[in-house]
Amino acid sequence: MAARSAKSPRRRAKQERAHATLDAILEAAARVLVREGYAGATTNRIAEVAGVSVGTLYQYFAHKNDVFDALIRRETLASQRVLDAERPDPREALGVTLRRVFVGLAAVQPLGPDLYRQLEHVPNALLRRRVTQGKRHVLAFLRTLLDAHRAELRVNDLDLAALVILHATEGITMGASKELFGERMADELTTLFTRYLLKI
Amino acid sequence: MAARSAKSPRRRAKQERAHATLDAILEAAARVLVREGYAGATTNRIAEVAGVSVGTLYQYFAHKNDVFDALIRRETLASQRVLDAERPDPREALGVTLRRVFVGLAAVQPLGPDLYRQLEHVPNALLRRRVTQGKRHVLAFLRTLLDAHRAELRVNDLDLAALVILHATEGITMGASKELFGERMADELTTLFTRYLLKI
DNA sequence: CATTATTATGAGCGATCACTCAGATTCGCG
DNA sequence: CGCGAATCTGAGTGATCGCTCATAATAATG
Repeated sequence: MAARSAKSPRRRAKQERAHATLDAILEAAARVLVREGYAGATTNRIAEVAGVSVGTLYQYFAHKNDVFDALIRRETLASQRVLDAERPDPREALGVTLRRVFVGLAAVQPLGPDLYRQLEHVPNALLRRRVTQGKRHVLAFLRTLLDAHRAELRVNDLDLAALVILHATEGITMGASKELFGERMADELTTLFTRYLLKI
Repeated sequence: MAARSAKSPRRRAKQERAHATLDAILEAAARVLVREGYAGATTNRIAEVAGVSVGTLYQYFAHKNDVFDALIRRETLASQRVLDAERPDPREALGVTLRRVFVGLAAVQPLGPDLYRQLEHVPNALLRRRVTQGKRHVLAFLRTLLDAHRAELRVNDLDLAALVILHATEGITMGASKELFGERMADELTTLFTRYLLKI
């Protein structure tokens, strides 16, 4: 029974009360992280904001960073569900698919780039791997989508194009979230990438 | 004589020896930051790597983060010099100018995105402002460049376009630095943005 | 109600880290 | 040399933070 991530949830919630507590802790962790940064996100502070004691926090998480690991898992799982719901269809215009994905991804991240930016500051190899896996998932989706439209593309190296789209999107959503968001964000990203990708 | 950043260098180097020490500290800070992350970049560790004692470090910097402030200043000044050397010329193709800027900026950042990524993890309002100022400088340059080529552009909102270019570049250089760098990086960025910007 | 399982508490321990200071070392210069 | 100024040293101090554990409160069971 090889101990994979053996002790992550020390205690598994069996009662209603426990589930509420766990949610409160995760909610508090996200809020504290966004408002006070990683440096301010101490275990005692998170517990305080969650309205519980530190001891309670440590009944559900073995280490401080396990809390943030759970947050990352939550975020990436939501994003993966959006991508998995998409079935690349060559008959739908590439721009339409892309735009829908952008809107969908933005919708499942309530705290948006603010939380994500802070999560990137969490020092932990496990966390970094989870982020990397999330990116590989997006990359695979993009690669499939581009393949479905190969004939219409003016780019040659589809892997390179997927890489460019992924990271350009990340940079723009992270950096320009104050000036650009929602539908306009999706529009501009779609414009940028369709011009980059499509012939004519 | 309002105290602006009054006490930053506690001691100003007057001897050759002191300049060497200061350089060693900054060099060590950059190396430690890149190799061990912000969490591992303790003052004692930086001093150790620099080959001096902690006390020496605190003769040149009032606070730990002043060290990183100096690093950011160094990086942004180098970038600003590259941009200031450019005089947007409407007769030179937009793509050519852009590409030269990309190459120039990459050249003045020896440690590249690795250092920059870690510097973003330094928690300090002053530092964030310095980064913001650097971005505003880039934004202003891009805006001027786009203005010089206004007639050839298919985008309407030049401020928005500058924003997109800045952050897309940031995302790609930060995220794809393992797979894409140097000339190929500059080529792909140029392709992406000329297709985005130019008519035909 | 009694008994056991589950969940919650929070003072405090140990470790780490930013930063200090009293003194040693080295340099500039007559 | 000699002497003052500049530079360097590093053990130590106070504060903070991750995390524990003995104990208490609450829920489920019969």
